[in-house]
Amino acid sequence: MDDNVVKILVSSPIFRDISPNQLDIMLDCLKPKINTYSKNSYIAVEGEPYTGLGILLSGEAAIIKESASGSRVIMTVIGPGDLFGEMIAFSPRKHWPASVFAQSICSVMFLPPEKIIGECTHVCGGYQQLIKNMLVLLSTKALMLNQRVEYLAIKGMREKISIYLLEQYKINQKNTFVLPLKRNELADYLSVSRTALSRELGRMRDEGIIEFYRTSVKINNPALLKRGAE
Amino acid sequence: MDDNVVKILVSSPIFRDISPNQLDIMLDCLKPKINTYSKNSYIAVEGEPYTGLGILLSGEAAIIKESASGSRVIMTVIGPGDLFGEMIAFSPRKHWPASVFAQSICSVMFLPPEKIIGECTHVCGGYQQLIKNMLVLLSTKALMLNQRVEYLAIKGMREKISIYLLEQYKINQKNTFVLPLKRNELADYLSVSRTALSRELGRMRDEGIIEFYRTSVKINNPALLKRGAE
DNA sequence: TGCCTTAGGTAGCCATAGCTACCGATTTTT
DNA sequence: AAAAATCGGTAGCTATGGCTACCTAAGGCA
Repeated sequence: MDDNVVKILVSSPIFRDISPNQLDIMLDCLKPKINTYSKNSYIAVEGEPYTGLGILLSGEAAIIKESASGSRVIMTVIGPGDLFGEMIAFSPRKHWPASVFAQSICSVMFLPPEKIIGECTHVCGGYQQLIKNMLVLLSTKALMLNQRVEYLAIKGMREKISIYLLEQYKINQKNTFVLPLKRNELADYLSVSRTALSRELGRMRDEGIIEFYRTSVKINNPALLKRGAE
Repeated sequence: MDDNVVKILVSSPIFRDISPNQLDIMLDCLKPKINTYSKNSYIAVEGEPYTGLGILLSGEAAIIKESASGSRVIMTVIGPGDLFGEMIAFSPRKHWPASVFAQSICSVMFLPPEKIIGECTHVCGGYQQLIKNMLVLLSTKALMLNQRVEYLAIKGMREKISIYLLEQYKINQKNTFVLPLKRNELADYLSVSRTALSRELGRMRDEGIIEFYRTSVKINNPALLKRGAE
């Protein structure tokens, strides 16, 4: 196996805490397929049969949802070491729920999911770690989605913003901090329009609750902010 | 171990396809704690340290989110054999993200997550199945959440309804079918008000796209419905 | 049988938030 | 350094959808 590939793999969350030696032995068992895709080609197509847990080895790819009318929405952009198709790997579903599109030349490794919990398990030392990694990966994904659902289910703009800012406030433990998202991205995340988001932020500033400039925010009055979160 | 408890456990998704014999051996390894809770008491409190993967053995409990101001939202109601805290079990987070509240006398079994992937693994035959079950459980959960996010991210009422109905249409493969959710539940799921949902359904009926009575729906014009989904 | 609860449809009012348009500031490209 | 693209704030208009209120149909129960 190519040294460069091994380097990417050990840095990937799915092989976290697995040594290069162990990895080598495991790859012998797992017998993964590696394919390369030219720029602007499909790595996986929504609705078609699932081809296995994907690990992007090189290049950049986009996970996209295409509506019936042909409009495309980019869900995420992934880079070397990132996974895709983790959610389907162990579910009863056997078709891609979204498409994966190569935005540059990509090389991709596919792991057959049944191998991960398969017969080889007793001999390879790293397999237990691999399963643990998968469990951590899926748990984290589910938690992230769960939190997103919570944000999206909130009705008012003021509430969404307040809860989001309180969350960030809690994480940073300071009154002044930098948001991890730009306005556009934040609007997407909360599923509101950027202009309406800006407008409400402006109102909150006028009311003296917060101050901000671009992505940096200062919470002037946490109590008022909590009030705004209902 | 109580026969009744064993009966519940083998019917639980986490012990799916594990024989009562195997289960017995595994429980010896897992050393689960079983607690009982009186009606209207907390099984777990949001923000407090995680106490392990919960399996409800008897009674009925509600997963609730309480806002700072004290208002409570019921997320799910669970019954015997159902799990809670699956998402946190293998994640880095170590606190309950929601509260679990006993709505009747409840008896609950807690499994320490580290045991599931722990040292005992090589001797118990059922452990591999247990892990597989956990992976399936988490994948399915993540997929469900993912789909929910997709619905919630949709802006228009018409679009939400159209896409939801098209999904059901695809599942049922017939023009006439029964929705799995009552109006109220559907409104909650899509995070819209029941009245606005009814209003738009009425409009769609007036336009001849659909017919409905309570939870049964007939798609008159799939093409128009697809148009409505944008 | 009659009462009560739940489910669901309809209507009117109006606040919220989406959209378009525009502009200034900042960053990136050439 | 100029040009182009991105980022973000503001304003006005308007459609959408939330809310209250009310009413009818259907199911549950004594």
